[in-house]
Amino acid sequence: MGITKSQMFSEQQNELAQFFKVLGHPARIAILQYISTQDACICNDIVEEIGLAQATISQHLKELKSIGLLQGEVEGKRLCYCINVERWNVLQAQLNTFFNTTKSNCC
Amino acid sequence: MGITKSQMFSEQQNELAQFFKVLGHPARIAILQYISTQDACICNDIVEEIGLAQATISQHLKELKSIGLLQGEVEGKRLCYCINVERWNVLQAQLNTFFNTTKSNCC
DNA sequence: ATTTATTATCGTAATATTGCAATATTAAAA
DNA sequence: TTTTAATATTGCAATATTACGATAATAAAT
Repeated sequence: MGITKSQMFSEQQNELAQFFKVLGHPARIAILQYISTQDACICNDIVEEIGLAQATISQHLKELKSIGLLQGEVEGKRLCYCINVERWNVLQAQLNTFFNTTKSNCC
Repeated sequence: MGITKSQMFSEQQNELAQFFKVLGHPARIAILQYISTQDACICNDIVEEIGLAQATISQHLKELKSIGLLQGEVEGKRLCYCINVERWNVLQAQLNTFFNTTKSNCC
């Protein structure tokens, strides 16, 4: 039915899945990689770099913001989008915890 | 349009995104966590544990298999699904590489 | 050979996601 | 104040995902 039965799972499971899901699109991976190579990170640059429409990029940026990975600072009429390094590290740690506590083999 | 323009992105970006995408569902997180706690990992057990229909679980298992995270061994009329530890470690490493090479702040 | 148990696949309905054009919003510049 | 530039939001079409019932496939047990 396309609807995820999130009430069946723990908050931790839903949160982790949501985080993976946001990273689960090549445009969002590309956006993060591009931002990390730039001194100033402006949406319009990303539009040209990635090759998707401005509205589409704006949507992807919103999703990255929703899990706290990006922070935007107004810079005159422009917006400077940056990676939130603190949040970035927290997510990386969470993810490694998941990987380290789940890999035991049973066969 | 619901179609991802994967030809716009590098193979590495598409692969990484695909991997994140597969982990981006709480049922699949729950399946992996459950399997890792069991000595024998049988699909039917998972159905009862997770609470989704057998067909749905089977579909999720297929997706986890598609990125190599699960391996299934036939055991009589049952199937023993296990985490592929080697693949698990490779993915964890790939993912950490992404995190470590992308987090520079620009603001 | 038939039954039984386990898992996979098919078909389908409901919902979500992706992408874009058009439009709105915001603030600097003229 | 009007124009211009940058970004966000809205509305919509196309496609993908999620979920499940029904059914198929497979192999052990009877």
